[in-house]
Amino acid sequence: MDINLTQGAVEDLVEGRPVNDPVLQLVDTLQITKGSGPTRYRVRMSDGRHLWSAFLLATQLNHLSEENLLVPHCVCLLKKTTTSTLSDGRRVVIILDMEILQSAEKSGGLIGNPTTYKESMIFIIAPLNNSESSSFQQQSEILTKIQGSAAFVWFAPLLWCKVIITRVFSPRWTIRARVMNKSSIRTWNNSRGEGKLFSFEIVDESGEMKITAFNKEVDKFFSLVEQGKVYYISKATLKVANKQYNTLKHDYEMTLHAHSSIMPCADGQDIPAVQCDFVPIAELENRDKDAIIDVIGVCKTAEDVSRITTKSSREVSKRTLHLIDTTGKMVAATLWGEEAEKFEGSEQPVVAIKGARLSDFGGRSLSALFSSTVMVNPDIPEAFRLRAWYDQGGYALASQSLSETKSGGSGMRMNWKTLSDVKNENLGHGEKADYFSCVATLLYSRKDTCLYRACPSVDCNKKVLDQHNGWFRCEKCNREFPNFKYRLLLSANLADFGDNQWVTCFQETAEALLGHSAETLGQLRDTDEAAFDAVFQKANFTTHIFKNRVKLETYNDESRVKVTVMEVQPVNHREYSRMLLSNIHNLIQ
DNA sequence: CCCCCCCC
Repeated sequence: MDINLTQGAVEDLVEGRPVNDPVLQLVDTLQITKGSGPTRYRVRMSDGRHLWSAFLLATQLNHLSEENLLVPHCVCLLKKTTTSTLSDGRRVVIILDMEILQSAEKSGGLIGNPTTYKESMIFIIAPLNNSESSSFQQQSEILTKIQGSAAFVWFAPLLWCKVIITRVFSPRWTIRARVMNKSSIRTWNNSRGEGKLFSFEIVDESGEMKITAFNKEVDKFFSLVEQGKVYYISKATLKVANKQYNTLKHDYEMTLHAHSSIMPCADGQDIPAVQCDFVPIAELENRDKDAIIDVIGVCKTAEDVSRITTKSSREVSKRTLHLIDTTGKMVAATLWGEEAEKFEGSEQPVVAIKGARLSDFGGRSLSALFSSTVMVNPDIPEAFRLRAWYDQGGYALASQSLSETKSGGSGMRMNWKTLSDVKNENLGHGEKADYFSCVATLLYSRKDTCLYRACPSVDCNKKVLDQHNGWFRCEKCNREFPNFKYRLLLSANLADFGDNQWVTCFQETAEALLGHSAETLGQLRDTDEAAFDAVFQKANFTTHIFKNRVKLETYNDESRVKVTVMEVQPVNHREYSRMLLSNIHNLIQ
């Protein structure tokens, strides 16, 4: 008797479609012993076209196997079956009733040339959002065939993953998302062991998520994952995000493992680019310290890259940018490591930083974190608007920085010199003035000539002539005034350990040095000479940081170097150490 | 399984 296998029955059974009395050939049997439960038998069946290994014998049919009736290549009629999905997503066809139609001897070996059936895979392409409200039904209706395979694409929010995994069935979920940023490879070595890792953050239309790869997965995926590109990502392990280290808004994060898959996605144009919520620079003043914010601005200036040593003795490169936006405010933003080294700011690019941390250093400043994304001239409308604003006049704006620029907002850098250096190096003899800083002690200042009567007009400090009739004449304003204001022009002798130098202090620097306003000093001189003297006595032998301008001036055919104090600052440890180091450096050169 | 996010 010739028996025909029911071709196509394997596919129908696996997919759960009804099949009428399918006839299949048994390929082999496997006994599954699991725990204390009853013995189960798994059988492989063929319909002549396809093989399928996950047929499970219902326990009431165990006797067939135990009576050695399930001999490979016998032909069976499956009278009753049911298809179910295991918790891990695999399908099994449970045989509830069957009979053997033909013995193995009679069938004469394996019929046909069957291949293993590849079950249709349900991919849940899982958006990252948390909106459980959008209906499961509605989304699952969006079934798209992935090219070439019988796989379905099933869209569902990622948050469902945990629900699906635990309650419904384990989906073969796949995320389609864009890589926002990728860390470099980092190694660790601690009490729990050592290894390497990298992490990256992905975004889709619904949200963001962090993914970490360790060791072998680093080797496997590091070069594949590129910032800005879109990938299908599946079979990663979901775990609750550690909010302490994960600044993304998602409650979960993922870890890649041996079976995880990352496939580039060619048509990811619909996946949004990195989502940013830019905070205007002026608005940073009102934000809390340590806030994680997105910022965009024109990089008006970029400091040079420098190397610093952290508290934990690691060396790292840093570079501070000064970003300005249409609010007219500027903020310092520091980049680290490779990002700092590679940054090119000479063309004043638009720089966007996603996920920078706001610090209160120097007022307000920003620092890029490992998790920050720094984008130079990003292809986004905000960047084009800023570019246009800056090029059409923004560049000329006298911007006000939220960040104190300690070493030279006015272009004054700490150029440490000793007073003898100033002379030996002929500072100020060039075409342009030189600037230097020194730590020096005030030895003496000329109190008798330090005050003068100046024109009371707001922006005129010209010395007035006493008309001796109660009026004072300003030649510059060509006017007479019934009053005047006191101004300071103090000649002072500064000394350090090697030399001394006469310098000139105008109004503000003299006030800082003497500790009183010009007005007060004028009143004191006119009313209380002893108190006036005391001010100078008290100022003598005080030590400060002086920032100075030095220039050769010619007066009546006589040239001499004139040193003008631009700024007087209290000595602090840090600056003092720097001065010493700098001077030592100069000495050994 | 990491968990460092820096410096002034």
